[in-house]
Amino acid sequence: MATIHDVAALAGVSTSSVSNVLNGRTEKLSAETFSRVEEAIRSLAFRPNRVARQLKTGHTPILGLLVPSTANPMYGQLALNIEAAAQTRFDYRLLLGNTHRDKQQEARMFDDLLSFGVRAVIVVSSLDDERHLEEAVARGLAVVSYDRGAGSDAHSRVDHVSPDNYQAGYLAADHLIAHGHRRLAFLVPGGKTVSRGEKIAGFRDRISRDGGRYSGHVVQGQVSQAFGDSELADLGFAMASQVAEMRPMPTGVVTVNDMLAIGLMSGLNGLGLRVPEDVSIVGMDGLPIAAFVNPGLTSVAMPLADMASAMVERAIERSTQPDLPPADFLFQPALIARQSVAAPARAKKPRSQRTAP
Amino acid sequence: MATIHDVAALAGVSTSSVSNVLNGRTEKLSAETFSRVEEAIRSLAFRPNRVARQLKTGHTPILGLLVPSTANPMYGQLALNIEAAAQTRFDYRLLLGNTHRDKQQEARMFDDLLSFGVRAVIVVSSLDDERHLEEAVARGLAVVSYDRGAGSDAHSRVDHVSPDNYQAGYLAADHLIAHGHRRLAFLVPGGKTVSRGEKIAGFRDRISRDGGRYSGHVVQGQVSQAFGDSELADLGFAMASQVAEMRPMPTGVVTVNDMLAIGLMSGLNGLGLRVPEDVSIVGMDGLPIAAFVNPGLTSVAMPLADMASAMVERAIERSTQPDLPPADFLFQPALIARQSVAAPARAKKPRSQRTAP
DNA sequence: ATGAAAGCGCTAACAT
DNA sequence: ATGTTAGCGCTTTCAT
Repeated sequence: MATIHDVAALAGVSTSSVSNVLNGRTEKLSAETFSRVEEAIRSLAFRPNRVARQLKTGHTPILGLLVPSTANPMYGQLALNIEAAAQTRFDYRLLLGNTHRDKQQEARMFDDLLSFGVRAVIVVSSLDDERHLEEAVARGLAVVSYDRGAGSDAHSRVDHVSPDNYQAGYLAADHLIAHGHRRLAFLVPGGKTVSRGEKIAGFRDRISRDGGRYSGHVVQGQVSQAFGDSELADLGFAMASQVAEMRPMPTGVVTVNDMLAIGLMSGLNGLGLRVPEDVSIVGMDGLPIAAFVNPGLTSVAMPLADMASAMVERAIERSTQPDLPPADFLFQPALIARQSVAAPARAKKPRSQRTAP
Repeated sequence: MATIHDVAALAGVSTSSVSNVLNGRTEKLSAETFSRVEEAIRSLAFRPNRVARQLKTGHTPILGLLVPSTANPMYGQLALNIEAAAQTRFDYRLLLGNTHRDKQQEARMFDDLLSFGVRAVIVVSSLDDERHLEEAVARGLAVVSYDRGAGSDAHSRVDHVSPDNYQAGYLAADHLIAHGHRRLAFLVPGGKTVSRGEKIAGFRDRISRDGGRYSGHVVQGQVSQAFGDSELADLGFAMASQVAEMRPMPTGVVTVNDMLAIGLMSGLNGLGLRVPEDVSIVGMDGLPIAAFVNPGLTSVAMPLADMASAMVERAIERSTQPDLPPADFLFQPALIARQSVAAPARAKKPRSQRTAP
């Protein structure tokens, strides 16, 4: 590997002139010298060593990304969008970590990022508290947190980019109600995250808007086996029986994300319940694959590309200006109607005919 | 950030002693000094700067990973498995790049990896030739190529880890034939990759084994729109009409991967063709989500975790021993039977009744 | 057993 | 306009 010295020697100049060429400081060199150095660089196929540069400057064009699991297509998609934004807009690369929402893993990753000199990181944390993120900020990381909405801790030094989860919950419930459903349910995995809480709040508010005419229970995954972000469909499948055993059974179910919905649909199917005839389903995420399951899954889509772009921009921006006041960016979701929602069977009959089927 | 000097000063020793402690060279220090240094490290919360270390040693615990697109759950899954293996077995981190199978992008990533001092990379290339990989090797990268099978260039310096794609194609055709299908088809996107070729070869060999009793056409995606690895389901959806228009129409279709199959199933559905009654489908990958589509997708599963482990091990091993003879590792796939395959409708009737429906 | 010192490849004052 | 030089934080001979 050629070094800056080799280039300098070949071009007959000093290393600082080479450095100036590398950094495009045309005003410091005569055009003649500049091009002579360029020529030397080319003929040696010289590529500056970023490690040496970083040791000197303290900067490295690398962005950390922590997601629960890239096996969840939502985060695979997110990683793709973030990488694209980082790469094309800032020439940054991505250091990826799967955390399984585990605080230890997150902390280890922060340690490593810091030791690699990485200064900016995007985190899909969603753990209940963000103290470990604040700690990372204190140690010098620019942290952008995804999917935790606004209104977190008052004096946080973490930036937040999130879909409007409250609105997502609201839209989902509204869509089912508009189709005539009255008994709804909201499905979530066992653990708690901020985004789930907000989705549920939106869901509940829509339910109670019209004077208690609707019901909306929150169903938490209660299965012996532990499911993580990589096995959400399995969890949804297992939770189908929880739904089927509810009395009265809901006719419309909202799930906190699409993979859960896809598993649920499959599980209901296995129990002899048809979607949407017996129960309508609304997922959340807007995964491309939701369009291709059978029936097509209605879903509240989040504007991933925009959010990814915002996160990358903010993370990098803050890493160079640590004193920026922290901000919250909220993005509006949009419901995509497909075939998994229809009017409930019962609604076809006049209300007086409320006899057992 | 504390440096090794701070630690040395606090412990009242030289920086070289601190370095020796950091690297666990117990034999070079008295136990007393050793623990005094440890104490100083702890009280300063000192973390060695890996950049400085790397500049000196030339090594960094980072592994590059190039995949076509993490939006394809297969590669999201692969990334997860690779990251887990790298992290738990070697304490390596992952630098991720999405290449969209674009040579330019791959080349740029190689450049960057090299400039970051990364010495090991796993590539899901599948472009027709591997010259650019050899070039990366020549420049100092340990390259492990995924999904290109054995028997590539004779004197390659790239390691290969791959599922046995020939066997996968064979198994898929065999499964359909065992269910009574005689007119098969194999669906692939437009471009050419090594793995596709091998899958097709296995498929064809099984087709022709019993003396030309079966037919098996290869159907290439021919749609105006360009689809990448992120939109395979869309492509499958669009290709449904290509299948539906074949005369005679195949009763059993194999797709080169699961996402294509999932899109195809949806597209056939939209055309009024039922799976598996009118056409049976076999995918390849063994994605978890294949179990949850409706009907459940029969798929030839690849042993991802094992392959991921092998790739990580080999890449890191070779990065420290560049003179290892290059090797090919082949992993056996296994067919997972689900509901997307059934006997063809026609097989239920005696053969003489071959009238138009 | 411990320390002094050179140097990895680059950048950025500071000189000239 | 160009060159000299002092580090960035660590590892590693080589002395002692």
